[in-house]
Amino acid sequence: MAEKPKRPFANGRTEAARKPARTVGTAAKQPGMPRPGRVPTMQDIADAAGVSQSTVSRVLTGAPNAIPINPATRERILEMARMMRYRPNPLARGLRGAKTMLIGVIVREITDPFFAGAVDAISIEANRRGYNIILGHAHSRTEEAMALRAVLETRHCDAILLVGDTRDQPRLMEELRRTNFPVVGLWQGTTPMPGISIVGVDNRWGIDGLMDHLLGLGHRKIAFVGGAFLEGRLIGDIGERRATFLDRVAQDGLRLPDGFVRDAQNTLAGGAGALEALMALPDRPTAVVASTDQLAIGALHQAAHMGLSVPGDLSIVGFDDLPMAEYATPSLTTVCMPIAQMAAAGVRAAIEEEHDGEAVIVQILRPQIVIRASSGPVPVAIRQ
Amino acid sequence: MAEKPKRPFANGRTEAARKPARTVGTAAKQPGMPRPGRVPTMQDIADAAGVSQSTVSRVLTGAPNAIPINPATRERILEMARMMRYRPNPLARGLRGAKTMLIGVIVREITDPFFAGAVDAISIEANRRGYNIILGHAHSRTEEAMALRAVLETRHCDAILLVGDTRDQPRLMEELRRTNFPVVGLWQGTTPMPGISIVGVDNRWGIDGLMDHLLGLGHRKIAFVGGAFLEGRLIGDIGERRATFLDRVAQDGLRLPDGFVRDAQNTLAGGAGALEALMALPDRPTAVVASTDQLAIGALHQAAHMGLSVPGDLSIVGFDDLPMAEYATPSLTTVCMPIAQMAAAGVRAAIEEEHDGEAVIVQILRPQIVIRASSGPVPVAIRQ
DNA sequence: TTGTATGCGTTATCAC
DNA sequence: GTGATAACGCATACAA
Repeated sequence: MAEKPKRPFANGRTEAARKPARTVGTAAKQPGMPRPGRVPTMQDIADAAGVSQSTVSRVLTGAPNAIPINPATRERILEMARMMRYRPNPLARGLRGAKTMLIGVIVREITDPFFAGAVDAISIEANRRGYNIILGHAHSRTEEAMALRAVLETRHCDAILLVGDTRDQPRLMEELRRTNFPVVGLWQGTTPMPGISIVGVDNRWGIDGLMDHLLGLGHRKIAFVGGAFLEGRLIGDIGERRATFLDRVAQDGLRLPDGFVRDAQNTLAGGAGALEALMALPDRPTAVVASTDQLAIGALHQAAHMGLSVPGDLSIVGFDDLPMAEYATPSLTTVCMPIAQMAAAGVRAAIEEEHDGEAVIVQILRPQIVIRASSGPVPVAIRQ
Repeated sequence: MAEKPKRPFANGRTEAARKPARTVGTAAKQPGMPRPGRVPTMQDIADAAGVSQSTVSRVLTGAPNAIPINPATRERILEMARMMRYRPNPLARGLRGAKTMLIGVIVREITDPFFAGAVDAISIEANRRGYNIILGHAHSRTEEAMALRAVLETRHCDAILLVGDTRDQPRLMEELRRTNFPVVGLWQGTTPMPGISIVGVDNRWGIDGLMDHLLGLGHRKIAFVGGAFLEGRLIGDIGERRATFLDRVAQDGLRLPDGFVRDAQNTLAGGAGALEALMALPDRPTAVVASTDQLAIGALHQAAHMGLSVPGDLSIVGFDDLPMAEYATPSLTTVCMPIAQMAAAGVRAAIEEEHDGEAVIVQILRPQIVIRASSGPVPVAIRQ
């Protein structure tokens, strides 16, 4: 640990400050040489401006009007701070108990383009409010330990945002619950969890819209793709989408042959594989509802690969409205997620939640159906 | 700021610790009640174990063998720490001058799926080494100020990684240069910058491979898409790809009609627009080299939209090998970026760079051509 | 082998 | 209005 060249002037500085030191004249006004190679501190500014460090603090923290300060000194201090390129040290601030202006974001899978977009939106919103983001990874289950570490080492942030279904990681959730700062879950489904606020999308509404659309086109043989099972239970958004699909099937009296509901990893490959399996069924569906755009686009690719025409032979719809949904071939009918609004709501909840009153908030936002080219009327030949 | 219930026992605790205090007997051994509602500190453990805070520190930091400690006390302390679920406070650690185990990552555009993947890889590698990641945003030029802030408030991290071409943001680069911790640029092109290490991909090699491939298929009318100009200069990876393309055109004596080299925003829409423009040319190209997969996939979509067969009428190739490249229709011939290796190299550079010796490293890694279905022989009808 | 004392950069509470 | 000064949680040089 013999780094950081010992700076024996630390003490010297303090003593110098004690006596009036170099008068506030020329010498002091010359900045440029705070302390060699190190970021300037409030003390440096104080020395340079010929005031005490606490005065500097008051000025720089922009203490809400309550504390009156001589406009002259204030100006001098601000000027010095500017010249010396002073930046507050968030560590010290945090240690002192003040806010860190840091929000921890734990993403389940940032390679999932949807979540990447979500992080982007969150980052924008956080920045807008003067916060920065610290990104933790949940990855797959096996790396749970790492995510955990990320969380804990991250605990010097003002709040935590969970992006995606992280509930399958019990240790993580447990640790999170016992922290005492705000935790907000985004895209975790809409069922409340003890101790954490929720901002979710109305999956039921989205799937209902998709089903209405397909039924309106005459489809009766509709399959569903998607659903990562964890611990034998469906979780989060995808689980809700699947449940809604099943409800509709029952409610509208549709037939649901074996194999019409398929699990799949939420990847392009997962979607492709699922479609292949569906097409191998004796009784093929005429439409496929994929629980995410990734799955839908993978399915689209597989359909092309098998020489199937979409929507001629088969309609495929997704959920999320990724940027690439519009540029798929054919362009994808899907459900547009209100990402920006949800991100904003999440960040707001994280920041504002006083968390003294366990005031957990649950917000459900409505997505919107986007009809494009991948869905069409049921093929006449098949309409039996 | 009337949060954090005043804790008047702060002083009390200190004084209690001064005197031998509660004997190490039963009372002290009973943990569970460190300080109400607050995370336990080393002092708490010290009190509970009946030792001094510094001893606790020595044990818990796992002080490298150099400091011998009574196995009995060590055990007792570890036990206490475990029971009280002690976690070191990274803020205090950082403030003290130790490492933060935080790496700042500044991404130009995290919605760019390539960079999302890059962040993922970086995050994995950093975690593997016990570091966490703090994510800053460069966004577009107009939000430069925010990026700046992110950087500076971020400055309590051990190193900074730049992902993507951020050189068009002069203020950012300027600020970065004057920091005194390691800065490593990833995917910033391969030309060294003063004060920052570089880990880049061999763009020249990639484009050369693509050109060899297309020329081998008989193409002679090849167009190029991509190149965000900044300040009138091409920058970073895309600039290098374009330069290489132009070199090859000259070197191989290809004709390059007006309009064969197109600027485009690096988005799907940009690629689509560029292809549309290319196809409106009197003299159409038979092959298009897109400088990124996003552009290529956008172009693919536009081709389908215009009823063009790929690769029947037109070959399209990209660069990056995004996950979706394989699932495009048709699957995309492209250049596979060694993301994991580059991320690893970047993180390593960031962590290891002692930065005392201005030891700036430049590493260039080789990508690999991946031939898929979007490139084929030049159409006979056109081969004139 | 262990304890004491001190500093890291801020904020907040008192005095003057 | 402004200046001392005490924490915040941890690491470490120096004593004992």
